[in-house]
Amino acid sequence: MADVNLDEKDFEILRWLDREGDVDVDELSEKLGISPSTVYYRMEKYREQGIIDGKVPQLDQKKLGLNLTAISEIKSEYGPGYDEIGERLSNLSGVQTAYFMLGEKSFILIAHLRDHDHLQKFVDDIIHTEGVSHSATHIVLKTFKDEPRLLVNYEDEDLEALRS
Amino acid sequence: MADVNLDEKDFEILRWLDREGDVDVDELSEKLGISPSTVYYRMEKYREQGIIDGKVPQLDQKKLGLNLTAISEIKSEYGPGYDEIGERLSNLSGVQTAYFMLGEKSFILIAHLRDHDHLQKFVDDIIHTEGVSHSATHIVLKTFKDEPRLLVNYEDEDLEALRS
DNA sequence: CGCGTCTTCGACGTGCTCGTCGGTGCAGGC
DNA sequence: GCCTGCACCGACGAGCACGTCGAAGACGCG
Repeated sequence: MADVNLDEKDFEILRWLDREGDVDVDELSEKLGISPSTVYYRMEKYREQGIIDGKVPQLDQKKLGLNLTAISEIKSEYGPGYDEIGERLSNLSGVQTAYFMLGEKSFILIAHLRDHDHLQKFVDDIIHTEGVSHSATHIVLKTFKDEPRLLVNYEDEDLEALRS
Repeated sequence: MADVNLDEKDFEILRWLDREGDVDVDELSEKLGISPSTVYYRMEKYREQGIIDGKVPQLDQKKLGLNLTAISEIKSEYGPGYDEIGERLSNLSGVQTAYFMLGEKSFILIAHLRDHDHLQKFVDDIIHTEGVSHSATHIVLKTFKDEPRLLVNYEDEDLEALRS
């Protein structure tokens, strides 16, 4: 459940996979100087342990017409039932990410939308969600970075610290 | 550059790919009742047009030891040079997403971190970034949703509206 | 030392996927 | 009416990536 023991070799493999999702076992084996069957053996474990859960094709938001990114900060009525509200918000059409923030009793949503009409519908959806008492939605003017790959974002130093 | 003309069939293919990244051409062909070569033909176009840009293996943050998610709101000094500051912030170790917000002259960063030590280093990095005048970093208490796949987040109605 | 488990290795075959190709039909332009 | 381009189809073959297996090395533990 928590974390798993991963040595240097594991991280080498995972970094390659992360960076270039399309590498196959033989290629990896060659790059790292490890036998293909060993690479296979390790990758099998990652899957079993749930460290890797399938592959996701990267779709281009803008080319699909989702030109607008919105961030909403949402406050809910005081009391229990956060989980339910969180679930409801998560299920709103267009929501990609839903966080519950420490200390502020508020949710953060990230959504990708088509245009202003879509945005209006989205805000309506939020307002009409049961338990929501206040919301503020902000528009992203420029996306400097939106990196679906995980490990490429870290300096070597930080990655080394992840080994156990 | 902008969006592309995608018909219903295109969206069927893309939704399948998005939902189950591991389907192959033959499988898709069978599910949709289209010839394999046609599926291939269309998918080739998606790649050419950049609608699909490779596949990314899904790594589990928590199992890798990245248990902490932080959201930072950052204000910069008044004046030009936003692009540079945005770039600098994007390159900080651990940052996965960096947005520049409309109207508020501020940046939003999303980062995945190991622990409080790592968080401290992260905040330090932000503070020491040239051009940053103010920052507030919030901790995510619970992640309700963090869906790397794009299209699964939308109701049918909204997807239909994307067709042109 | 001796046992068991984990890890690595190289070899192997085979099933399957990819990508190509030739041909067809449709639509639009001139 | 013809030509061109686009979308689609079905068949085909070559390559190869996957996954298995048996054996051997490394390691920990009693």
